[in-house]
Amino acid sequence: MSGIEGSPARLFAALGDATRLGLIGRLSDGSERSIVQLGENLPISRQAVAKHLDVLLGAGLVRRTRSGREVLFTLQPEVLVDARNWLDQVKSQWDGTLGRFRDFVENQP
Amino acid sequence: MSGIEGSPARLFAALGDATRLGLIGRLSDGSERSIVQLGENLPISRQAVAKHLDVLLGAGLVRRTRSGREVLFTLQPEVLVDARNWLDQVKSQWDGTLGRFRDFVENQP
DNA sequence: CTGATTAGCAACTATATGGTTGCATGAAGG
DNA sequence: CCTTCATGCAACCATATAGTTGCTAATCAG
Repeated sequence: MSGIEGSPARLFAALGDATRLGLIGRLSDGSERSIVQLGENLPISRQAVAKHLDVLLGAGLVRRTRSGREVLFTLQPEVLVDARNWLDQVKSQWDGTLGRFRDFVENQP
Repeated sequence: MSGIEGSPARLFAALGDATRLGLIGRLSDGSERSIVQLGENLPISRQAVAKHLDVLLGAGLVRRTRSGREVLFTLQPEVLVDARNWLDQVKSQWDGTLGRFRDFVENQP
């Protein structure tokens, strides 16, 4: 339903960095923030923040809007649902087959 | 409640590769498979498969068991729930933008 | 025992990634 | 107009990642 998204691997890869997860956390309150705002408490350069935002943008996790001289980013949470669905699919498939087969080896040397 | 896993970033990073997602998909039926079995249809070497499995192991996504001369891998889906919870937290915070407190609960069927 | 199979170890290569710095550009604001 | 602030662009560096090959060790099937 999301539309523009790419592969799940690309999405998870975008989530696979602590700095980017922090940026998502900052945007999770629904606010719009500029690049400098988003990098305010971070120990990295503005350019590094911009690159991270590019990755998030490429995965469809944020949206860019230009406002005057600054660029504002907002979270786009639809694609998070895609990630969740992928996880649920794997989990439910695993749960389903576990009910059928009981030859589950729990060997620990 | 999963226990052994590290940061969410590490977990998502482990999921951020199409080959590894494929391996997880293969194991999602609850089966135990050896390294060669898991690499059977893949265009990469056995060693490459082993490295991917190491990454999945490091993220707590699979479990290793030695059986004779082969090493069997099984999916360990608890940590998938952790990933899902992280996504749900962000999403629910975004949904309830104005201080609506919403519990993220572990639904366990 | 012999030979095939499964895996581990190590070295090596190529590319991706996360980070930096320097400089240029465009929009506010006095 | 001149300065300041927020970006953009490009080159560059170091490390991580994904992959390879070669060789060794252990286990299973004859």
